Amino acid sequence: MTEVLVRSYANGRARRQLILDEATTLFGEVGYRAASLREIAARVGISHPGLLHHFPAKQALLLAVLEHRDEVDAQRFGLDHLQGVELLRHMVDLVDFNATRPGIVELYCVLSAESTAPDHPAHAFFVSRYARSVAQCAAGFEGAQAAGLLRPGIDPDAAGRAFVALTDGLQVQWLLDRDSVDMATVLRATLAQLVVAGA
Amino acid sequence: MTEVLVRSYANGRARRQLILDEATTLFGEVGYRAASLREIAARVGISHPGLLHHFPAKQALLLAVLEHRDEVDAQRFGLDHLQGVELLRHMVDLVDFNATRPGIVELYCVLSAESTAPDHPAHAFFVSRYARSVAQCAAGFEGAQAAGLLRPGIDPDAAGRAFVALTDGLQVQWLLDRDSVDMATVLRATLAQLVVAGA
DNA sequence: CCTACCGATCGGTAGG
DNA sequence: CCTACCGATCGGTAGG
Repeated sequence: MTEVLVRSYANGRARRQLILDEATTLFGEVGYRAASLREIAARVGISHPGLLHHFPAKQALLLAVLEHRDEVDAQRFGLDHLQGVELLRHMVDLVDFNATRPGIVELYCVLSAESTAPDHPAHAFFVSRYARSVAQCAAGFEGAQAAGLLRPGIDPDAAGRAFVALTDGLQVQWLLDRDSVDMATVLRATLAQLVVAGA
Repeated sequence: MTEVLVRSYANGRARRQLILDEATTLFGEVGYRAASLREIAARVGISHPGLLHHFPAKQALLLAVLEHRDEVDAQRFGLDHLQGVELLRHMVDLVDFNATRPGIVELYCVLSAESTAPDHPAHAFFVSRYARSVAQCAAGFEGAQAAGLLRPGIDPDAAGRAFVALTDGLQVQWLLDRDSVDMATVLRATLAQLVVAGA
C-alpha cells in the first residue's frame, strides 16, 4: 500500500516534469500568449483539464517553467559561487552549452521580448532577472578591475550591461540563422577586447 | 467629380496610414500572433472586414508595417549613403532617436524574437534584414580599419555582428526598465573601446 | 466600408 | 480524505 502511494507520487512528479518540458518548448516556439494549453497537453499525451490539475492556470505554468529553468541552470553552472573574470567565462560556457538546446534559447528570447509589455504575466520576473544578471556581470567586471585585468577607461557597470545585451542579441541572430552565427566565439572576442590579453 | 475622386484617394491613403500606425503599435505591444485584426480595426474606428479591404490578409498588414518602417527610417537617417565610422555613429543616433518612440522599439524587439520560428510570416524578412544590418556594420568597421581607426586585433565581421547584437539586447533591457537604461550611452562607450580614441 | 456570419479554437471549470 | 484524470461544455475571440 505504501508502495502504491509512493509510485503514485513518483508518477505525478514525472508527469509534472513532462508538462514543464513541453511547455518550455511551446512557449519558446510561439510565445506565451499564442501557446495553448491544449497543444501543450496534447504533446504530453493528456487532456488540457488534466494539465490544469497539475498547474491551476496558464500563468502558474509559465512562472513554474521560468523558475525551474533558472534553478536548474544556476545549479549546473554554479554561477552564484563565482567571481570576477571566472564568472564571465562561465557565462560564455553557458552560452556555448545553450547552442545545443535551441528550445531553451527560444524560450528566453521570445518571452523576454513578449514580457516587455507591463501587463505580461512574466513582466516582473524578467525585470528582476535582468537586474540580477546585469548586477552579476557588473560585479564580474569589477572583480576583473580589482585584479588589474580590466582595460583602462572601462566602466564595469556599463560593461556588465553590455555583456548581457550582447548575449541576448546574439541569441536572436543565432536563432534566425544558426549556421552563420557562433555566439560563444563573438562573445569571447568581445570579452578579449575588454580584459587584458592573456587574462 | 475629379475633386471628389482626388479627395477619395487622399482619404484612402490617410486611412491606410492610420491602419499602419495602429498595427505598428499593437504588433509591438503583444506580437503578431496575439494581435487581432478586430483590435487594430477598433483603434482605427472601423470594422475588421473594413480593415481587410485595405490589406487583404493579416500577413500582408504585417509585411506592410515592417517595410514601411524600414523605408521611412532609411530615408530619414540616410544610412545607405554613409561609410566607415560615420555609419556606426549614425546608427547610434538612430538608437538615441528610437528612445523617443518605444512603440517602434517594441515592434522590432517582439517581432524579431517571434519571427525566429521558421514558419512565422516575417521569418524571411528578419533573416535578410539581419544579414543586411550585420554586413552594413561590418563594412563600417572595415572602413574604420582602412582609415587606421580600428584597434588592432579586432575582426570587422565579428565587430559588426556584435554591434547589431548589442543594440538589440539593449533595447530589451530598455523596454523592461526605461529609467535604468541609456542605450546610446552604453553603445557609445562600447564603440569607443573598438575604435581609437578621438576618432 | 457595413452587418452577419463560418469553422476553429481559446482558458478554465463543471460533474463523474 | 487523496491522486490523476475524462468527456463535455462554459463565455469569448481568432482569421476570413
